[in-house]
Amino acid sequence: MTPQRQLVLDAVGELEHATPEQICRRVQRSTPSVNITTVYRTLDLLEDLGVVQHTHLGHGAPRYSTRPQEYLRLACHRCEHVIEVDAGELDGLSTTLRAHYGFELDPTHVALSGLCAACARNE
Amino acid sequence: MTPQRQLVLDAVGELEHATPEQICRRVQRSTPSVNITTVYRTLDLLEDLGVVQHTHLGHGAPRYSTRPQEYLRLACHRCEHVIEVDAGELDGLSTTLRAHYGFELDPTHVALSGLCAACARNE
DNA sequence: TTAAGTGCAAACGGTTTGCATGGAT
DNA sequence: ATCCATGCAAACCGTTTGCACTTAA
Repeated sequence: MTPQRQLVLDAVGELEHATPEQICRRVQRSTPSVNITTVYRTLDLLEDLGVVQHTHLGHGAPRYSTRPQEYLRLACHRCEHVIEVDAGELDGLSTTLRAHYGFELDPTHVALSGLCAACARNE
Repeated sequence: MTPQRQLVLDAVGELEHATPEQICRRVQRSTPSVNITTVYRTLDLLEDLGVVQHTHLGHGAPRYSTRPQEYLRLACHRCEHVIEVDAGELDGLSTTLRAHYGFELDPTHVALSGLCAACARNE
């Protein structure tokens, strides 16, 4: 664990759901010399170690967070709003997909896309 | 409908699940002068018209296809393999998310992520 | 004669690479 | 003496923008 790696890990935990760019800016507040390349490399490393994870919200950069929380993300593709819900909502689907296709669903890696309540009303 | 637009639409239908780059190369086989900028602009237009749609498979460029088929995509994040299954698999989840969060799920816009049967076995 | 569609080049956001330096073991 | 982590610059992929040119209403 180098100082840079600790700083990146701390930033991921403090920000939650931040992009690599945001994480880098946070780290640079205390240590401006840290390069974004190191942030990318460290995020990959921490993810291999299983202490952080990333989620894709459709477009744009992935979001990194510390592992323990297992949320399902619902991303509105109109207003970009993200709702986090209990990953247990997917239990039924998980079981079905495993039974029918042998597919092991990872609820955290990709957000589900759709319209949030507010945007759905204005359709 | 300009000639370029017809060519792009044809290419989307012939290729199915192709990236903008692949669509562009296909169009250029018959009409090399067509620029990739035009492909992007045309894909946006055709999507607004509802005749094509795109799906995000986690990483990389989005995939475009002609609209009628309403498939749910299951993307393996280990081997990149994509399984297409009946979007009806999501009916239960759709209902739950609408009831609990007012969220209108769009099953086609983002692929679900996980491990395919083969990769799950080798975990 | 105006508006819309196109091609081209340049910029863009996000990410990865090559390479030389620097510290730890 | 070696190895790995870092910083920096440059390349990269996918996409968007500005602008001048053409074409069709």
